[in-house]
Formats: sequence, C-alpha cells, structure tokens
Amino acid sequence: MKTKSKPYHHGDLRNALLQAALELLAESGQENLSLREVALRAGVSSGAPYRHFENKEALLAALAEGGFRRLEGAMAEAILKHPRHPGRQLRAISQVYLGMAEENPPFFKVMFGPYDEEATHKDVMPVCEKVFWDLTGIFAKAMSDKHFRKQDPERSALSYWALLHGLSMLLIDRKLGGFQRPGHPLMGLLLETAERHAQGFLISV
Amino acid sequence: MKTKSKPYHHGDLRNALLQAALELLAESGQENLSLREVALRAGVSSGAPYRHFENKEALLAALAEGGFRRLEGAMAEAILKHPRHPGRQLRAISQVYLGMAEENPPFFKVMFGPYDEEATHKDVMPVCEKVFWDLTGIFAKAMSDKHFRKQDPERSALSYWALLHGLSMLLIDRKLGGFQRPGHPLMGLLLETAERHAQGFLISV
DNA sequence: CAAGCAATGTAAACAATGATAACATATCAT
DNA sequence: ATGATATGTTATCATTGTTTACATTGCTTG
Repeated sequence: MKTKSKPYHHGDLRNALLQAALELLAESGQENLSLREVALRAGVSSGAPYRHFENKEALLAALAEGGFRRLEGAMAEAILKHPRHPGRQLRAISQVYLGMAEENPPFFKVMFGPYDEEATHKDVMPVCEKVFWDLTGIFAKAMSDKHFRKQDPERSALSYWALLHGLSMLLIDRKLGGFQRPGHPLMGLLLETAERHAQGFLISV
Repeated sequence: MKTKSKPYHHGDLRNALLQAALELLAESGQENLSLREVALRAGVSSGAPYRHFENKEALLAALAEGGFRRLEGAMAEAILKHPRHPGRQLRAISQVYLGMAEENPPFFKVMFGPYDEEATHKDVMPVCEKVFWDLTGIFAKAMSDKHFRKQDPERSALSYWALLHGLSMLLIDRKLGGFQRPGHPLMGLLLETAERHAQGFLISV
C-alpha cells in the first residue's frame, strides 16, 4: 500500500481514534487517558476528534458500544457452537467474559462504567441488555429441555451474570489478595468457580 | 458551640476534607471530583489539602481505607449478632454490602477501584483482605458446625463475595435494565438472589 | 514568659487538559 | 468549474493538580 505523506484528510479517523484510545486505555488506564494523546497517536491535531465525537465521553461511549457488540457476538457464537449443552455454553461464555476483562481492564471498566443514559450512552444500553438476554435465553432453553431445574430463567441469568461480573471486577482491580499470588493459576480458579455455580442449576443426577 | 470567625487553623482539616470529598463524590461522581472544590467546601484554600495528603489519589485512598474499616466493622457486628446461624450472618452481610453500594455509589467504586498497591494504597489492601477473611471465617465455621456442606471455605467465600460484588456493581452502574424499572423492588430481588446462592451451601434437608 | 521551631494555611504560579472558535483544505454534488 | 459541506489546524480559554514562597498559629524549651 502506498503511504502518501500526510494527506490533509485522514480517511478513517473515527476508527483510528477509537483504536488509539483502546491502546492508550490498556497502557495508562482511564484516568490517565487524554483526548489530546489519542489525537496525537492517531497522527492528528488536538481539535480533530471533535469532528467525530461530541466530547471525550462520547468517544468512550462509542468504545463501550463496540465492546458490547464484540461480547455479544462471541456469546452468540459460543451458544451456536454447543447446541443442547448449556453447561458448555456457559463455560465458553465465562471464558469470553473473563478474557475480555483480563485483556484490557480499563476498557472493560469503560464498558460497564456509569452512563449518561438519556444522552451520550443511549446507544450502548440496548447492546448491553442484549448480552443479558442471550444469557437468559440459555437458561430458558436449558430448563425447557430439562437440563436445568425449572425456575425463573431471568433470575438464574442474573445470578450467573453477577457471579461472572463480580469475579471479573475483583480480578481486574486486584482484590483477590490471597488468590492472585504469582504462580497461582488464577484464571483457572475463576473459571472453575463459575462452573460450579452453573452446576447448581443442573437437575440432580 | 461558639463559632469563631475563621480561625487561621482549621483544627480538624483532615477529617473535614474527607467528609467534604465524601459528599462531593455522592453528588457529582469521581470523575467530577476536584480537589479544589473539596478544599472550598471545607472552607479552606486550594493548597491546603496538600498539608494532609500527598495528592488527590492519597485522599481517595484514605477514603477507601475508612470505607473498608466501616464495612469490616459492620460485618463483624453482623457475625456476632447471629452466632451459629451462618445463613442469617450472610444475609446481614449482604444487606450491609449492597447498602453501602447504594448509599454512595462513587464512594463504593473508589473503595474497589484500581490501586497503586506499592505506594499510595498500601494501607488499604490489608483492610480489604480482612473483609474477605471474615467471610471465609463464616464458611469455615458453618462447615465445621455441619450447617454447610464441607468444601473449601475460601472458594465458597470467593463465590459468595463475587456474587455480592457483581450484584452491587451492576446495580450502581445501572446495568440491570429490565430489573430496575421504577416500581420494581430491586434491592429485595438482589438480596433474595444472594440468599438463594447461600442456600446452595446448605446441607440438604 | 519569650524565642524560636514545626505545623498548618494562603497566594501565586505552571503545565496539562477538555472544550470552543476562527480559519484552512479537501471532497463532492451539481 | 463551483460552491457547499465535511474534515483538519491553530489559537485560545477555563479548570484542575501540583509546587513554591510566604504568612500565621501553636507548641516546646530555655
């Protein structure tokens, strides 16, 4: 590909900004993320981002939306990959969820951070809710297929989600003191914890 | 009490700053918290806080430490209040935990936020870990008393904590879409969710 | 009790940042 | 081609965290 020497127009600045922000988030965390540095890394001046995002929060909201899309896509894939095996579906989903948290913790926290729901983040919430509905769907189907004990699928999904989310948050904020000593297979332990919770839904054998 | 007109020395500025920060956190959130406003509310100039805290992060760390002390104290009290009744102990602890999250969400997030563990937050971690050990103690005792099925108490505590923490975080970041419609008794639902998880540990009757 | 010392608060400055406005340049429809 | 629109730049401003030099108070010690 030919690299023209600094064309005045970037061509795909919006995505470049999102990508730069993603990298800087991973490197420095949200509180050290400056829009100017994002612009700098995208090779553009400090005012340019405002042509694509209303403000800094809007950029983060777009990032969050993309994150939930990716999460939802991976979950849908995991569900399709293991039809009629809710246990395997849940395990795959746990891996994806915890994996995203571990891969870029500040990004994960941006996704689940506080929203300005009426304005800036109004496109994020629906995608986030879809994630929850995918999960609920697994439980509903597992119950009608007699794999899981019959109970309210929404509540079961809530319970599983909360466990997974709690593990993720405690992991990335390093609150698992004793468990995260070096040499400890922490991720395996967390996956197993989620797994056991899922087994609580099984029809007893 | 006699109110002297602006003595040069505040007398208890450190606590006044912490209190002001707590209030401003509740009102505006962490990202809108400025040290200058904290100083202003405490009736003091913008440089004064630096006589009591190395920097803004150190003030937040002190706040976090106080928060964990309060949480740990309330947990210890709940444990003493219901001897030999691990189920009631856990329910009381869930109430305290979710209650703190709901009472001042930004403060709760400061407590569990990312740490600079080697320097600024080195006094916070031990108190946080004590919270986890209190929880582990409940499970260990409940198992040796044959109230809970015998398994690794640390893992059980981790599982319960993660569930509780996940519920708290999803609650305060308003990610429970369908559940937090107005008129829904959300807190009751969350407490019940934690309760059911605890029942999973019971020796089957 | 007075002198001086340490603690505590003030005021003024600086650099970094989010945001806006005025201006510049490229792209596109007609 | 030409104007209109989209996109990028530069200059500027207010806010904020932080530091430095100075002021005031309280406490200790002779």
